Amino acid sequence: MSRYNFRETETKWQRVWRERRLFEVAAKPDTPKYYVLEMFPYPSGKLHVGHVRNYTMGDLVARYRRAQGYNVLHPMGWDAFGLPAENAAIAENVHPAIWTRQNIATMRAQLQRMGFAYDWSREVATCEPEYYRHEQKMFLDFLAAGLAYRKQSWVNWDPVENTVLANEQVIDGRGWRSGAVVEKRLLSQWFLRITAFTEELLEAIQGLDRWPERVRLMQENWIGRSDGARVFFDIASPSPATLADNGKTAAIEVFTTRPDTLFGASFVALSPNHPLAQRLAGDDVGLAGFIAECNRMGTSEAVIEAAEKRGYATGLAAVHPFDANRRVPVYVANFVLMEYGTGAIFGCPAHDQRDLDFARKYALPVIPVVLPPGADPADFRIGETAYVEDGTLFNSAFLDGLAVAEAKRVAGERLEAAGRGERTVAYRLRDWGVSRQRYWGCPIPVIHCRACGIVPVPESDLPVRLPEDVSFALPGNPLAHHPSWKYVACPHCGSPAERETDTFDTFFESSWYFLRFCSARDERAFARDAVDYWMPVDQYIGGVEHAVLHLLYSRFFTRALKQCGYLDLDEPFAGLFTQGMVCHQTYRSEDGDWLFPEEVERDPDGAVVTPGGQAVVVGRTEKMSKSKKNVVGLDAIVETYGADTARLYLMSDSPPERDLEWTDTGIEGIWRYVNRLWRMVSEPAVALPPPGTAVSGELPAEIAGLRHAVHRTIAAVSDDLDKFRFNRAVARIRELTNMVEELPAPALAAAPAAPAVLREALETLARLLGPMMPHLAEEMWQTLGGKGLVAKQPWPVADPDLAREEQVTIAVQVNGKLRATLEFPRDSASGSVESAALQLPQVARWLDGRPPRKVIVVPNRIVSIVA
RNA sequence: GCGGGCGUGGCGGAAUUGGCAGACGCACUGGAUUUAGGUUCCAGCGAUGUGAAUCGUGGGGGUUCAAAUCCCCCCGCCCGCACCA
Repeated sequence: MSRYNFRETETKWQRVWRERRLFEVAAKPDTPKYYVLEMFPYPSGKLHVGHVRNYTMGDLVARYRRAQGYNVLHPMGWDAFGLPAENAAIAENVHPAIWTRQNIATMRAQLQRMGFAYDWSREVATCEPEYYRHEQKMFLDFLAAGLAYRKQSWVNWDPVENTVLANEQVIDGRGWRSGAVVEKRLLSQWFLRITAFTEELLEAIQGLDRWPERVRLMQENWIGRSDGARVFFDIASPSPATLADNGKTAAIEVFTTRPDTLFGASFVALSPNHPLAQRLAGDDVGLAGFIAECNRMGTSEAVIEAAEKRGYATGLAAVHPFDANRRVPVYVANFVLMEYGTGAIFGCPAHDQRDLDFARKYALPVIPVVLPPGADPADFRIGETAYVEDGTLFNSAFLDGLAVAEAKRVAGERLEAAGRGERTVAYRLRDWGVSRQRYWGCPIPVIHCRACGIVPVPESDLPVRLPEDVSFALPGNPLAHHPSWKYVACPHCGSPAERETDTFDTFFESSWYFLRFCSARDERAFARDAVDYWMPVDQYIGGVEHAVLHLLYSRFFTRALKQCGYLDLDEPFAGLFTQGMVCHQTYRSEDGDWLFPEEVERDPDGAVVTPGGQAVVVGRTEKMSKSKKNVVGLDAIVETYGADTARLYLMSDSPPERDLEWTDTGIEGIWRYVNRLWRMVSEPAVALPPPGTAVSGELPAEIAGLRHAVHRTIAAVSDDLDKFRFNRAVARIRELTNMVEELPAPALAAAPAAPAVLREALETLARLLGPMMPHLAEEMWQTLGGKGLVAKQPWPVADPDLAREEQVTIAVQVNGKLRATLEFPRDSASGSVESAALQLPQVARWLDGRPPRKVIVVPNRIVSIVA
């Protein structure tokens, strides 16, 4: 019995595809296009099977759409800037560029061994000047358009590493690598004005109907629209410190979503970083100390959770906007964020839990203004819980008797009429800070001149190349102490000046790479006609961890580029699919050290042990990660079972959006299946007629049944692939495989037309398997004597007459319980089905001789009898 | 706290969207082939019951001729956001 030789076969077909440049594509304006893209990888080292699942999905879609006649763009590249390269440089004394390029070479070879249908002529690596030069130009255009700007902002500063940390890199208030307590620092940083598109980005989510609902919600929450009002509180007793820049006494401007509760106001609170608070601190040492303390407080969840609501009474009083005789005290409070709303709030303790806690602590009045339904206004009291539900306004002058929603509207109108405020909208979304004090990133193309200020690098001087002769001996950014690169003449005045040593956030590169792929070798960032033809991406595939940042930045970037005249497109990704992860059992030694799956084995009793016989603690199944060592290397799997077996396994069993557990028995099951398929084709049960032989003449029932099954499978698999139900598609193909195998030899031998049906079934299997196991499919196709490559065959189309089942099984229920089934020709008259059902002995038994009270016949499905 | 998702055999999952629950696969059990292991082949595989049958999709209730699917209440797990005014 022959075994399928995947080693020879897979290299052979990969060579054929490459030599024929099968997957290199060009824009063909008359052919419908389909752009399939998997989120490009960070070249971190070697691929493991977990990485490969989404590339397999993308490849399946690409090959399937190709077979359907689309002109398919399916590119691959490298998101090559980033921190791990610098860490490796420090730890292993390798230059980040060398480390990165070596990893790219390794991973490219691994992808090629998987037989993915990429157009490698379009490969890009974002760390190369040929790529990043274009984003430097984009940045200059954004700057000119006012979409990029510089401002002071508070950052997390690691005093040991001398660098800024992203929020995700701060763990429990400490730097993730150094362990040093993180400080807040005010630094000048570059920002992209994503908030110029806030409402547009929010509204356009409605149109992203081929995105997962979950991701759309996450983006909506991230943008975080709140409808409310701005309200002005005049300062009752102005002092020099309360004068605004224009010399007038400024009102305190607060944002609220509950203007209806204004009559319940008992204090106003400012953020510690509010300009007024800062000015007041100039005359008040106590306040200055309080503010400094607030800024020292960490930003981690745990710290915030535990932090007490604290305030500092400024001594100022604010005038109630609806009642000039009413005054409320002004506090500076540690829980008021400068970044949200106006950096100031009014507190209504009766109807907001946090305000209530604050009021109790500082003995401020609690005035209920919303009465719960059915409550008595005379004795409604607020205890330790604020009342936040709907109700009827009271204690509120002109708002009395109104419901909350109505009162919000009326209060807003009154504020506007009185010039005391206006209805407005606040968003959670903030501008995107893109400066990183890092070496391995794209240099920000500006120069700081003492005389001229910030000077953009002239376009003719682009790219600003990242120098490779740097030293990592000192902490911090090597660019900042590079001897020559940093010092340049000002492009304006020629006097000595310094380059910006910050580099871009690496999300900058991934915000437009999908455009570069459209014309990856163009002198410009991209050719306009190529983008017009290929964009938007029809199917984007990647992890849900990018649901907000990368996907939102890309949506913003596309709009910013449109505003700068680069293209005419709003949404880059028409379809999005977020795949589940590949998980694997974790193992630890008795000492608690993680063990690789290769380091454990099963002893004769089935217990898990090390090769040395020591006991192993079997942990839970978790996402594959290097740190837990529960990774299954791709090379070992491909070496043992071949690329096709790995690919099919990754598509079987679990639905693609859910996590998949990698098991050794699972992959072995697929390997057995691969061999069964190969045997069916290389040693067919009967001699096959030549390709193209028509099926004619009478067929025995089993053979006719197979023929129907072939067409039903084509229809079902096509539908499943359209809907990303890959696990179901695999199950259908395996069902058909089982049918072919179970064909009785006598039936095959009896009918002259039977071998032609068998051929049709085997050819169909090869074609349906093409997108999943492309090498085996080619080998099957060639062995069957098919012409050309299966990768060039059109997708099979089901014959609707043959796909239709001509005989149906109808269930017969009595009082809701299944009692029998009936075989009937499809679409038989309901009357005849009903009478047949009623005559069944299994039915008569339950009727007890009485006529049924009711009979429901659902054509081709069921007869339901009520006794 | 707010928002979302999920819960089906020993396991991964399927169920034409209200119409035969458990497709397909993994594991397991028995048998055949084999010197043996592996492979391959045949049979079995939700629970109780000798059987007829009964029960069964996290738990409880409801709608319906018919519910894994729809409605209400509860339990558990997972994910996102969170001092957001």
